[in-house]
Amino acid sequence: MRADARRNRDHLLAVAGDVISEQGVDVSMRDIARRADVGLATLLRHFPTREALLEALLHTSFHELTARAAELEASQAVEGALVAWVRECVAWTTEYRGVTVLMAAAIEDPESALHVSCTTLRAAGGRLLARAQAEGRARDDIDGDDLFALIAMLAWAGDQPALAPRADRLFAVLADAVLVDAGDRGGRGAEKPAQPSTRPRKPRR
Amino acid sequence: MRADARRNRDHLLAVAGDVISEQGVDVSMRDIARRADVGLATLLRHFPTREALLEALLHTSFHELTARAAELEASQAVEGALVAWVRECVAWTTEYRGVTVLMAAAIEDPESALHVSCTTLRAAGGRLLARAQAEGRARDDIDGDDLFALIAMLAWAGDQPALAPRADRLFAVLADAVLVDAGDRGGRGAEKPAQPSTRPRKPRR
DNA sequence: CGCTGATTCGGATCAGCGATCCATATAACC
DNA sequence: GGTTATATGGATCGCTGATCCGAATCAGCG
Repeated sequence: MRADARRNRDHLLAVAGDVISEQGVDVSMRDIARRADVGLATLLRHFPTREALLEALLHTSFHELTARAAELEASQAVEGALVAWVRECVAWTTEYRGVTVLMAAAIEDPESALHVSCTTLRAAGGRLLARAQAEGRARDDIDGDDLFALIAMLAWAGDQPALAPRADRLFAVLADAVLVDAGDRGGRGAEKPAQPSTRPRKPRR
Repeated sequence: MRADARRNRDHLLAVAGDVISEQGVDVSMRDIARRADVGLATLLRHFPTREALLEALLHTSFHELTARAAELEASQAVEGALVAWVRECVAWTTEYRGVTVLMAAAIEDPESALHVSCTTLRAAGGRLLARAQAEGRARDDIDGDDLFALIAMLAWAGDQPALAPRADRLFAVLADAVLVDAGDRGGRGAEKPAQPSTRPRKPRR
């Protein structure tokens, strides 16, 4: 890559980071280009789609989140690690208003520039969830995809001005739904039951 | 209103209903006008905003849903009524792809044409929830606003192609989170406990 | 250093969006 | 049938992202 192109690319990323974190990911590409004193065509050549721009902008954040999952896995109780990681994921999305919709669209679209980052993130969460399930701390009838969906739902709610004030409570409600109380059902088999699967709660429908 | 105007208005509503249910609420206003063989300005005069068009199109559905809440309240167990009504709300939104975002924006925006419909719906849900809480069947630390948010989150997930396949399971997870097991904690006080409030689950945080 | 060829840039343009203007057409009333 | 208030829709505006292509810039070689 030519030196001036590299310079433009880096500059564009820096400016895009500023503009997007203050205006949200739906900001017009023209605005970003203007703020970077660059033609719209230049921005679009470096990053042909909004997803491509976000991927370049956020992929270190994505890596940090997946690394954080491994870190929590090593240092925390299974339940605490899962809850803490989900909380960090949700908190992270609030820095980039609107990114949730793009991620939800990218997770099943191999063409999207955000696809691999999203699937990696989902896998990291799936590992934390599986570990909690193995110890009977999380309900067994959900998987990493469901966890990703729950995170996306919380993140989306945090993006909606009318719903955001309740984000903490919604988080608590969903956490209660996913986690299995350690001392549930009195003390009967306080240790991990032989058959922790198919959580015997109300078998709704 | 002049007769030709009334005719155009009705025709526009009929066409908009078709187009929106097959293309989603984000369809271009021009497309709707074209399908109705009408100028764009005519459509926009009858319905100055997309919200206004949707309000006219959906307000009978809104009334049906609030009426349905009263109906279920009279005919069902508190818990079943709440769950059934939420399920109907979520199912209804799937008929109009994308309507959830507009509703989430309208619930706290008195200027929106959808505002009163949304708040009415929220109130209906709040009544069902309060009744379930009074009998100790739903957790006490949420209110109608939270319920509306949970419905919106489920509806939004149903709108996302990648998340929609898991909508049923997500619904079950959230239902478990909101409802209090009738026979929870073995048989200790199978009848409604004297103090059903502040669900004594893990006091997270 | 200066030339040449490949690369990059960005103004111009296009199709699409919702919003608005206003000359024209039409319904309703006398 | 004439008059007037109302409704219509083509034209236009500013905005969006996508694309084209002449001009500017860089890099490497003589």
